[in-house]
Amino acid sequence: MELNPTAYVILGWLNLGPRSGYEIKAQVEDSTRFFWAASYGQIYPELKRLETAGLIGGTSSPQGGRKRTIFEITPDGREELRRWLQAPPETFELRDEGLLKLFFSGAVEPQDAARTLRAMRDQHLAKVRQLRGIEPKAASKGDGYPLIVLRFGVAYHEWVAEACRQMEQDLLDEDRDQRRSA
Amino acid sequence: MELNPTAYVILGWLNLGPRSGYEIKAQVEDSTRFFWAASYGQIYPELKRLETAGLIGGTSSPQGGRKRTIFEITPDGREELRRWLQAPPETFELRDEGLLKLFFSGAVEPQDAARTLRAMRDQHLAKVRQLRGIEPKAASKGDGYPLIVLRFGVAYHEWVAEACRQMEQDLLDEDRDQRRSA
DNA sequence: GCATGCATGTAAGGAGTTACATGATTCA
DNA sequence: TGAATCATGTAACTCCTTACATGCATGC
Repeated sequence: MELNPTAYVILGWLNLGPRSGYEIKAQVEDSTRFFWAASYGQIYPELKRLETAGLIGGTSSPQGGRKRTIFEITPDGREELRRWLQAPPETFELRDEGLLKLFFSGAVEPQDAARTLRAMRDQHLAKVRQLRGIEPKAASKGDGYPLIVLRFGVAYHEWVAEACRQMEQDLLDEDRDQRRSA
Repeated sequence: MELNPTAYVILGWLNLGPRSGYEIKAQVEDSTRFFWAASYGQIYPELKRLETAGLIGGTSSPQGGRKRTIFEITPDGREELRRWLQAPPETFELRDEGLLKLFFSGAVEPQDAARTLRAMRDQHLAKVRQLRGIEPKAASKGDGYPLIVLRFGVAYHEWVAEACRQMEQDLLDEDRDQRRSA
């Protein structure tokens, strides 16, 4: 990665068609954000940098008296995007406070660990519902790669939720057995 | 979270027994790091802050002429750890450059997307091997929660690796069909 | 004698979030 | 008229990584 990561998110979205910064943010929120987030504080400054670098171009197109800038990708930008897409991915980071708590749960009661697992499961099931909610639109558009990734997302969160359920049950079973033998 | 996230990693490890900053880092590297990383740049300053706050205590215990500080958790520290463990987890962040590339792969050839998936799969299988490598030691120690989390880690990366394999195959099958009908 | 590991630390900077400020438009 | 949404932006901050510096100990 030569450009910063947010730059590629922007190039990727603009390659699908011209958009404003606001629209990029909104679309990130209900799609790529489940595996790659981006905030206004990154997007707006990065749009300026990419324009200066000639990888995107902005056109003022106000809606009524409300000013707005629509950006589109340039040939150079498209080339840079393709170059990045063809290089092997590097970053894979997971930051899961629930797993961290579970790891250290020897310091608390089994019921506390079970509650952590239940909360984790609820989070993942909520994600499943959210992703399922946007699937029909993506499917009807025949959305190619975004649809593949979306379906992966659903399966992923379902799998993790089920693993949490299983761990919780094992935990409670074991705890019950230990109480019985005591 | 009132303390910073790294603080809880430190409290958690010290609750398992006294350790130096160096040992904490080493142990994070081959266990919690798969879902929660921590670097020297966070650990050493945080150890000082926690000591000032009275949540841990440091004792100088040089090995030969090599100076070293062993930290242990205090009753206040243990209480803070338990309080945190009993609160529901919040942070769950995934940052997966491979999925990001896959999402935007409409801009490149199917072979490029397949290569991305193969690289992702290789990464996850490497993780499986790494985690499997430390499992025997954890299992023989009867390591409780750390072992549960470790086994989850193995299953998790195996599942993701298999999902990548499946997506790659679907992709190549579809591409072959399209070439045939063209 | 040299590489590796133990051990502690910091400086610089990148990456990212949050909160705020501003102002127009739309719709109930 | 007021809330929600469209739209852009920045300042302050946290979090985290990387790279470097230092120096002792151990084993080849």
